[in-house]
Amino acid sequence: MAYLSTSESSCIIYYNCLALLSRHPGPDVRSQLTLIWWEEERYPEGIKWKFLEHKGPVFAPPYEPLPENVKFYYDGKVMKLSTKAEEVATFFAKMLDHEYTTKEIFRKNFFKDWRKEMTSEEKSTITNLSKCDFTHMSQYFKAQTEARKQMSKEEKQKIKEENERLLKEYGYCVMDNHKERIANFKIEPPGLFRGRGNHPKMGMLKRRIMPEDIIINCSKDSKIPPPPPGHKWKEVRHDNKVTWLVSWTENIQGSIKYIMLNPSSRIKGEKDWQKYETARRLKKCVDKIRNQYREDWKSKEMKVRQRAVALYFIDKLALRAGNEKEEGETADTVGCCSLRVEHIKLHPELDGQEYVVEFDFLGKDSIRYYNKVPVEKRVFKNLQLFMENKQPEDDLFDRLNTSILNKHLQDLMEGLTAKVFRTYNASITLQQQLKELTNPDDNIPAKILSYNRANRAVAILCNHQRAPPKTFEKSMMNLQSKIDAKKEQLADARRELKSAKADAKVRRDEKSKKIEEQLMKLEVQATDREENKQIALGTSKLNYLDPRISVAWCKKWGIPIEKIYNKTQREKFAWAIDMAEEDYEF
DNA sequence: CTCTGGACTTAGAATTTAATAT
DNA sequence: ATATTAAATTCTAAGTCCAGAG
Repeated sequence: MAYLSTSESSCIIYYNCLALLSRHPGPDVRSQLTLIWWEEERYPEGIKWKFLEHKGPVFAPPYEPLPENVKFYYDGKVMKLSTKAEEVATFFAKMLDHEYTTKEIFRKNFFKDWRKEMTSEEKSTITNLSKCDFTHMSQYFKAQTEARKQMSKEEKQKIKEENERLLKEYGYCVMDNHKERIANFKIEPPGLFRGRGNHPKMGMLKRRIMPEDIIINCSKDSKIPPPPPGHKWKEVRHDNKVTWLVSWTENIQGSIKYIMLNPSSRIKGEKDWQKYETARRLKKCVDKIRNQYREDWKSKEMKVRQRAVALYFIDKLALRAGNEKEEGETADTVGCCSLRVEHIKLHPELDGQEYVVEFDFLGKDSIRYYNKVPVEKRVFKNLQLFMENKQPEDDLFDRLNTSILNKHLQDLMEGLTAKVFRTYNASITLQQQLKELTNPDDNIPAKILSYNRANRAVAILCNHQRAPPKTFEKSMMNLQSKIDAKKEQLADARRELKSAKADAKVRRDEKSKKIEEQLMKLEVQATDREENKQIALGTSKLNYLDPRISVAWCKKWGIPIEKIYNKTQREKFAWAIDMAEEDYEF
């Protein structure tokens, strides 16, 4: 096992204390600590747990056929569908309002898979999707949704209690000495596959998962979850080199899906903390690595030059590694190593800047990356070289892939991979921005605005975008009218203050101060919201920013941690909230 | 070296719940 | 009390990275 730094050790102590306290809530903590330390320390490489017990997954509720009065029409005539065909039809009917159902690929894939579920009579009748009328079914589901909203308090309460019962029974497991929350204990229900972007498989039928598809993973000496009556598990295994509890193979891509633990769990928390420790190790050697790749821009070897330019992009622009993808299986998206010639434009001069590279490509989730970046002359010249005699659809880095790149990175630092640069650059940016933007004299709302701006700088770096909320314009207008009303109120209060008698002045003054503060708060809120229109802060907050930076910042400026992290986030980052002091440096 | 399967993290949209306005 | 809006939570797709076989 690798040498542990002080902070690494304290993290382990932290988790052991948790285990200890949950087992023996008593005063004799110290004497047992050593014991547990040893118990957990001696896990050999790759062993994730010694004991794992859970109740298995919760399956999707069975299909409930439509009431008789809900009709499906084919070519203008009522048609009663078989249960299987009807179920698949309802999937389409439920999506009728969505743009998806107008897309040619979606319709083609859906129709092909739907026909597989039909009886031979249905198959011979239903030959054209355009002649299918799902509107009545769609209306029925809308009415159902509406009815659900209108349910009485008691009915809603009943549903809530049922969900709580399910969570209590299936939502937790025991891993070693901890009772842990499971992340996704419910099996994904059947439905129509919706890929992101221009996905060739959109509309395909995602089949219902049965117990016979399920692999259970738990320890031998645990109570093995029984399959539902009349069913069998595909397999029960006892593999303590993995962290998952349940797995099955999904039918769209043929990939494996898992049930794993919640981010609040020890096993996820430790991994998360390790990730940030790796990024901090990069901090110590990043200068050396940067000098190295700059040298490599001059290399005689094409492969080395490409590697060095790609690494420069990954470092400077926080691009993803960019694995190769199987053509036709997924949407056409790229990362750094898979960039094609058509994704960049070279401008020797643009808007008064020299050597500008214009990036335009679809990245993960088909989110567009568009950026005009001035680069160093050597990089520019190299790119020209890489593009020589190539077609637009050719790979920019034809001598490079993620495996070559990561192998190189591994040589530069143990545990270094392309994604570590994203984590490192995100976290260091937050830390720098917080230092730069926090004004000690600001009140709490203004300081939080600064925090959000620092967070936003990271989200922009990582290209975390969102579709502007549908009601964005309206909500901005509402906020503006609130501000106007508050301004009026303030003007009134000030007038009253002026005309007030001496004995009432103090009270009036306090009143206008209070209104002033409320106004300021609203204005800050408006600024924050406007700046956040197309930016998604959540992803960086949850996955890229070392939470200890935020915890330290809160401690330093007396900001309650609840203002930065909600309940779920506080659970996920419990380790950091307990560990980090105000002087923590990433 | 390439190819594939497997395990895990990261991602934005959709849905649900809570807070606030009416 | 009800309707509207915002925040929190859920959902599951889409990446990264690694190991092992050939």
